[in-house]
Amino acid sequence: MVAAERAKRRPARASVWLEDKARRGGAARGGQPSGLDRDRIISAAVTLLDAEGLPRFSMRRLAAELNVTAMSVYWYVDTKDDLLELALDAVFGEMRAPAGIPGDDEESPEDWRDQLRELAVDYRAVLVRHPWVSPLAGTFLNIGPNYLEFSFAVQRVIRRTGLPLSEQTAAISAVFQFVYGFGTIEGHFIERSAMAGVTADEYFGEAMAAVMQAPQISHVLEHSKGIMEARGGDTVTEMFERDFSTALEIVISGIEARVARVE
Amino acid sequence: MVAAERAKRRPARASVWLEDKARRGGAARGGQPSGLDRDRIISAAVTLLDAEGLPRFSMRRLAAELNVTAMSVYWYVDTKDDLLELALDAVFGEMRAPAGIPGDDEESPEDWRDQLRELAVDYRAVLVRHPWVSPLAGTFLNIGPNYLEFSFAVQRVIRRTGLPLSEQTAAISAVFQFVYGFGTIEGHFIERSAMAGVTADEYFGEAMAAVMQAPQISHVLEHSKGIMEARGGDTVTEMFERDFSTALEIVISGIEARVARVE
DNA sequence: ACCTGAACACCGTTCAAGT
DNA sequence: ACCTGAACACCGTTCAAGT
Repeated sequence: MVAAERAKRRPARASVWLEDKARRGGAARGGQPSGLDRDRIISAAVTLLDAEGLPRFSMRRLAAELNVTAMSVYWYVDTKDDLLELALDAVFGEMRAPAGIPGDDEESPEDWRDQLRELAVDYRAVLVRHPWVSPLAGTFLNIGPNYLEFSFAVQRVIRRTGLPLSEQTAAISAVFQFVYGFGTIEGHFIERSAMAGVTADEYFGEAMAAVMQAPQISHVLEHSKGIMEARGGDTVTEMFERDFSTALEIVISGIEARVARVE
Repeated sequence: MVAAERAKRRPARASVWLEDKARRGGAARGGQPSGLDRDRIISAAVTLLDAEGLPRFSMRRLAAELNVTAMSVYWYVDTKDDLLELALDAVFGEMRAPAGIPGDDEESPEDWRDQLRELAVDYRAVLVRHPWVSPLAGTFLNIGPNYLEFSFAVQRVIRRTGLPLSEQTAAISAVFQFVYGFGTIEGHFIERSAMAGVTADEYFGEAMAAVMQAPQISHVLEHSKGIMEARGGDTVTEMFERDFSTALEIVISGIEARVARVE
């Protein structure tokens, strides 16, 4: 949907992963020397998105990076949205081996809590490393192979909690929608700092000063200051780290309490 | 940042709420009959965003809706991003009176759990009613008056949980990042259904069929089907409702468990 | 004080044409 | 089979000019 505005007349296939023509290009086999193929395009897209951010990303800039005309890219992908969807699933592949996380069929020595922490930490890392992931993940259908593998791993772990089936989707939401939200603001914050050419700590200081300076709010500010100072951690990074892990433990405790209630 | 790509040369003020020129226009006082003012522009923007979605929203289309040339709007707002930020805070004003939620200074007869549910439900409602809110809320600094009022209400309620100060920001994250993530996908799902000209249930059926049809995943699918069917609720709306409230109770239980551990 | 028209530097995408 | 150039219908924003 990100760029769908100009593609009004297109049949609007819901995802690249459905009915894709998939000219995946077997790496520079024939005539011209451009050496383009789908994988090269996708990884150049990821690089450009990381470097410039989603709003600055355009097919023309990407093509320039590949030393090719903008329209060459269209031989490999149907639309900009398709390409973004491919890039999205590509970075989901950076999460380390969710397939390695076993379900309750196998006997697993590992605690489901640790498995859940591992998945949450990985998902957060992707969101923070690639701030453009959040708006895309919120927009597309997310049925690429890497994301599916991840979400099946999540399902397997949640099954081991002992929650009744009817509450498992809710538990998945409680954990991973939280991670999504947290990673979104964290990644965006880091991106903003970088683009302002300033450290996260400096940017935080400026933002706080900015909020303080805003009118109409001084009367509700005393407690906010207290809450901020008590937050713990000397740097913004440490703050994020502590908040994330404490919040994650809160949600895990909530699942445990829910299980205990049912048993 | 949404439209910032073309405004590279601008000083890049971090938010409308800082150093805004604020020509708020006292409602059609002088010469020309266009009757434009900031409030009219903002509410037209909200209407257009609701009707067409964020990607289709443009200054030129908005101006057309107002029977005015695109550039007239620029007399009232500096940039498209500023206008979006104003529209964003405007819809946060739809949450009913978070200012009415007391802190622990006043003795309040109401349980903090109910207050938290109320705030979460309101926030979710905004995200679902206005699917364009999520990407903007994830992008801007969120220091408009309505959002600040909301987040101060959140702080007051969390203070009443009995959590130590050092864990209160984490608890806020656990609740409201979850709500943000949940409202994001829910709102987007409803938007997609509407734009496909189909009910949410029909769209859900199609999406499920689509995922099933995807290759490489049939081997992990049996449990997913089980989890989906056990989810409860006959319609998609009921499913969302149940998942949301169950997940919210999980997080609240987690906060309670955390409080008990400390006491 | 408010509004407009023309212009600039961009977009995504189509299409006919090249090799 | 792959790539290009020109063109279409858009963007956000600036600037000089109108009333």
